[in-house]
Amino acid sequence: MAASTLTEVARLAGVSPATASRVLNGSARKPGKDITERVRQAAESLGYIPNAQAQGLAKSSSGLIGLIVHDIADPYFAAIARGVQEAAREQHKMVLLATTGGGPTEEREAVAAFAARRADSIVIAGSRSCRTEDQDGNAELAAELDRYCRNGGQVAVVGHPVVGATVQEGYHVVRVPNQELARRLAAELAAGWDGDFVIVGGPEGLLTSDDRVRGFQEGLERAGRPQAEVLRTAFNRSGGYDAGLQLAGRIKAPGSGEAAPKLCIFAVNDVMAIGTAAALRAEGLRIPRDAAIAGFDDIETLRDFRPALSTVRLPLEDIGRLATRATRGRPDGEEGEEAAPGAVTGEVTLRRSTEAA
Amino acid sequence: MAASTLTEVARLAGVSPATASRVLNGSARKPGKDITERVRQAAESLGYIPNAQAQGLAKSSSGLIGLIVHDIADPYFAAIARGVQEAAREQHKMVLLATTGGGPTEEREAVAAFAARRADSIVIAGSRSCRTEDQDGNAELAAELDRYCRNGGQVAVVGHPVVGATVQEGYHVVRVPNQELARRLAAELAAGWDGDFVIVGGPEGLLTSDDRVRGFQEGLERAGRPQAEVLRTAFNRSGGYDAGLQLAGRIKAPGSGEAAPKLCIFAVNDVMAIGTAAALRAEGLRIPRDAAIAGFDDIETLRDFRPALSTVRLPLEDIGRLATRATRGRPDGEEGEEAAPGAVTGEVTLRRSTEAA
DNA sequence: GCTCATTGGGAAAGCGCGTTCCCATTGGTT
DNA sequence: AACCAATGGGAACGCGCTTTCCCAATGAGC
Repeated sequence: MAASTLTEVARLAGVSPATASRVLNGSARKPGKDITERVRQAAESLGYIPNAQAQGLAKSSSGLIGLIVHDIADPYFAAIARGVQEAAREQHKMVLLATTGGGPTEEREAVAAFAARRADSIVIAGSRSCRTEDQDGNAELAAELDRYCRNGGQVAVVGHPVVGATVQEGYHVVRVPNQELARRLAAELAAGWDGDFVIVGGPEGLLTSDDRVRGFQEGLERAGRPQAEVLRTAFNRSGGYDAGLQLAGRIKAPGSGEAAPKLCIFAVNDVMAIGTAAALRAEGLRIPRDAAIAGFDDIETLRDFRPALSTVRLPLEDIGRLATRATRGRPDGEEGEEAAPGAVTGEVTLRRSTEAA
Repeated sequence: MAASTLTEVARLAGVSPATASRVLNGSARKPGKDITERVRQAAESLGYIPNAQAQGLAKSSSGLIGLIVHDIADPYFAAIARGVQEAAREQHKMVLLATTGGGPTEEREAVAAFAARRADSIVIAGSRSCRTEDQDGNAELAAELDRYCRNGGQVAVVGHPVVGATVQEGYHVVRVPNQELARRLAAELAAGWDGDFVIVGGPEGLLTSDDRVRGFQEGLERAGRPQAEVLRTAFNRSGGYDAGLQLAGRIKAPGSGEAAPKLCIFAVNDVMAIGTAAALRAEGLRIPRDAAIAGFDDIETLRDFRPALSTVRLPLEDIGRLATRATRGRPDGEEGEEAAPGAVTGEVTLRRSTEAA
């Protein structure tokens, strides 16, 4: 990777490197018209491409935004990534991608790697965990982030603050009203469904999942309904599938003497909901005839799924964008107080999958 | 972004920067045991993180892999990205992401940006285009890539070579047998379907789309079937939807005197197929009763779609991995001739959506 | 006991660029 | 005509690190 350098350009144009730099890479001082032209031509003819590493070194700022996701192939993260990417383009920066599988240890490594590259800011998407087994990892992640921020880095986290983080200088959180939205979803579902509710949740300690579970239960309570049973499983399609199999068994072979239960299943995200639905179908059950089902996120690719999935629409792309912008400081020139990052809102979207028979 | 530097660590440990460097960042020379330990401790206590920019500058290699996709939120690209990401991790490199929307101009810019960052290699996913309107853009893209390669960069392209590229030093192509697979798909479909075939293709000139169309026609021909009509539309869901509407009209209101045609629709990718299916359904038609439909790619998220979509399974993640590895030179130690990158193969997968009534 | 290879550490020269400081021209004042 | 401010260009340093080169100290070999 040895391209032509600024010095070479300068020599060819018969000027000093300083002048060439002023011409080619925006500086306060503008050299004379003729010189400018000469340098431009020299650069052109040599195919000069400025070395961003050297530039970064010299002005200590890299033009890089680090993005941390669990899995880029998961449509949830892919959607957020699109938003981040877009915002990055606005800022004339590039996105550095790290996928971690969700473990705080890998996340810590990713943050360190970003810090090493002197990324200007870091966006962390993906549910925080407060499971005890992640405790140490979280602490180290928090420490790493603190250090990064103290060194002037900007961090934005989607959803929840990193457990244990203490710095707030340059530390932003894009809050997602998971709990409230789940509550509203429960309320609307309760209005049109008189059977029981079951929740298919992620592992306990996954904050996003927990919020949605809690909100849903609150919604049921306010609607005067009994609390729903909570099945804990993996936070992905296959987790949903497993839960679906279990539920299908229960629906097809109810306890002796009971009638088949009329179940409305709330899976805490769309991908799990699809998995659950697939399992029910594989067991010969139909939706919503034999069981209703709802998800959360309103993943774009899944909107053509039939029966159309009731869910909560989350503006994932906006979320990515907001998070990225939050790291920018105030929006363009304005000075305002930490420029409220435009609260994220969602929308309960009832569709066919929860229509009463 | 000012963290502690190697010099500071060295001073604290009471050694020279050279020694500190040797200790902390792998070097051929290993300093003595006690010194090593002293430096380690100093680094630890200062929370030293090496400046990758400076390292890159000094050894002119950045540890960066550039990935170019049309749209990271498209599950096709997201799957490839996952593979790239994995392979990057193997190589202890980070992935720099650029989304271009598919235009050669944006792709050229992305390549230039990667070159500026001195990315060690670049992976380009996404269909090449040979439309006349893209001609100039392609030429410039090719020129940019040539330059990048001449400077020692490694490039891997998924699918087709960039139109007009001339260098082959460090220029790799992961070929995808789109044509052959489409041919096989047509053959298998023809065996079980006696109605007409229609192809919903992308804009003419999109190489991937063209290959699949051509292959499918070949397959029909070899099966003794007449060529299929080709509908040109956008290479995404909404393009598929539009085509679906059009076809629905034709199925519901056949020309006077004709019977409703028995159509088998081949959409050149899964996302388009889903769009087409959605349109048919919106028009009150059922699949496969009123029309059969098949796609291409076998996108993971779409596998739970009902009726299950007939398609061609493409190992997208592997493709990303292979492309990334191809840029690495020979696999680990081995010297072999350009180490054949393990040909990509796919698999025709017939499912419910094309079952004869 | 002396020489010679070897080891282990430091000094210094870059890597490519931005930027500060300094110097040589100008053009305009009184 | 002499002087000063303004303008435009260059020399040189620093960003943080790697790496070559050099030197001192050690051990082996005769």
